Amino acid sequence: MYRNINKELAKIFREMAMIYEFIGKDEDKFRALTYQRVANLLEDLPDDVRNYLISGKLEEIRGIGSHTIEKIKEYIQTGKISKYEELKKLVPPDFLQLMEIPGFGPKTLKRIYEELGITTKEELIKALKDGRIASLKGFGEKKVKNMLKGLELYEASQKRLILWEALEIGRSLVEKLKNLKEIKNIELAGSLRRKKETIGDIDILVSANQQDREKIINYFVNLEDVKEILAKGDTKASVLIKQRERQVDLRVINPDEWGSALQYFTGSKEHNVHMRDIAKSKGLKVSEYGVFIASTGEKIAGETEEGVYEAIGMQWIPPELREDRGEIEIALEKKLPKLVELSDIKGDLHVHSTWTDGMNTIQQIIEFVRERYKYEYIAITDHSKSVRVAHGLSEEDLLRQIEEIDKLNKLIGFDFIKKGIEVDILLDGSLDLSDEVLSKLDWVVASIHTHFNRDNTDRIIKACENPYVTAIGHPTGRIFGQREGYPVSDEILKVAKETGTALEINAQPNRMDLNEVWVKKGKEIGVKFVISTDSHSFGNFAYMEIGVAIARRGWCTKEDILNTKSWKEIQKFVNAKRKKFGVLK
DNA sequence: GCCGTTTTCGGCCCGACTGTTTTCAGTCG
Repeated sequence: MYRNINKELAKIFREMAMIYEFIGKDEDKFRALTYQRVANLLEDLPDDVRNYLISGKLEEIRGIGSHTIEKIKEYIQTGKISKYEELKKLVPPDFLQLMEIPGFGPKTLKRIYEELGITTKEELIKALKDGRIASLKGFGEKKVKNMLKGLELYEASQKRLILWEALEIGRSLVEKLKNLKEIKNIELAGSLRRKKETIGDIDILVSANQQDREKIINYFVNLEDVKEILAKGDTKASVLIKQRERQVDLRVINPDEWGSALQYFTGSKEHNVHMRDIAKSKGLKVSEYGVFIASTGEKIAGETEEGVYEAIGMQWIPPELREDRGEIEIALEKKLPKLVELSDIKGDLHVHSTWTDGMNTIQQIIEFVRERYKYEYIAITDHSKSVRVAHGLSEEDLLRQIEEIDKLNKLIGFDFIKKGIEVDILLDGSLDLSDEVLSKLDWVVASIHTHFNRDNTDRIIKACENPYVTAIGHPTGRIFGQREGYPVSDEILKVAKETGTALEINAQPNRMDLNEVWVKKGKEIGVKFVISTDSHSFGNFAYMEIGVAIARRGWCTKEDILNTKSWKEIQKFVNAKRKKFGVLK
């Protein structure tokens, strides 16, 4: 059975970091930080840590040293890390989880543990309510109230928003703030600007003249969306909004600080720490107010983000890459890839019509897309017959659809609509339609819609080996809030590459499948991707932005994405596979 | 615990807000 040892280790290192924070010895402060970094590194590793160990590549990673390697080896050999087993005894198990709650810092928890002898979450809540904690020195009623509030917030925020949902909420707030003419610049910052797949809080950055700040902050906290004000000061405010009980932070800065503030509030934290560290080694100091020469305090950048990076000797880094996954080193060498952009997309190759479960006829789709998008082609890819709930198409149905598309294309004057199918991959890996009918199509997406509980690597590999399959649809099958993906090995990346099969980046907001980790891994071995919306209605075509965000976070350039190319180029890709399998001369 | 064209020892990002304080610690991002 597939086992994610990277994740297991990351969890242990993260817990060890928290235990050290809880213990709170000064000399352990930075040890905790290091463990935290190691946990992040392990989680981001594109391949099994054991392979890194064997190839000797683990010790080359900046931030992983000899002691970490020893611990990882110990875990692989014995299934345990003795240091971790020792540390675990020093803190009540509930307290590790409690440390994630706003207002529950390590210092606070340690005193509650030591002075009141509390060891469980339940007891702690009781002590908050009966006044025992408020009576501790340095604690007070307000602090206790905030801790109880933190508990509530934590429970509500356990469900993170998916990117699309957060973008919609964030953008609507930005629109409302734009009513204020005092606002010079406004932008969504934080993980939303980095386009992470799930979002906790929403951050909004605004620039304005000093004297207008108060007005802007007051306007913000009094928006009808606001349910509760969490904090409010001269330069920032935090509120809880009604939509999905989200926390939204607004920060107001001066126009000449826009670049440094945007850089700072975009994060990630790891990216900023690393960047500032490098700045420091060059005698510079970076804060949200600008880049300064440390010795003189002279400001040398801050108005634009480009200027901030340039002052430290780096290329501007696209927000989607700012996760401290190597982008800083490459930016110093000025060798960042030029990432794919939404405007590079030339067509959508996964679209459903009323022939199965889509909301619109092919005719209507043509009109809508040609009016709203500058696409050169789209592929109609309805379901095949075994997907009964969607009234999937039989061979005969598909032949009739092909005829209709021919007629419609004639009206347009060129082959705008490509003939496609989303054909089901059956349990044994064979396809739901005959090769004969598939051979008549321009584009064949093969997808799994059944048997999610088994390892489906074999089915996908077999589908890749069909000469007519041009892409694998939503390859890992996950749906946010419904199910995790089925187990599947990264062997499919190699097979996709070798067989000349594209892998889909499905841009449906609750799928985002492949995700950025898979995409980055695939890109590194030369897999071609296709970004598709899997549209079932007009509104769905806008999801392309989500798919492009995944590709960008996976470091993809235009070259990695098939549907940035003309149809002629795509046809070459399709024909190359058919030739390879000997079904086309 | 990690790291080093200033260092193998002595550093490790930086500032705002809150509450409980009379000058600051803790927490957060």
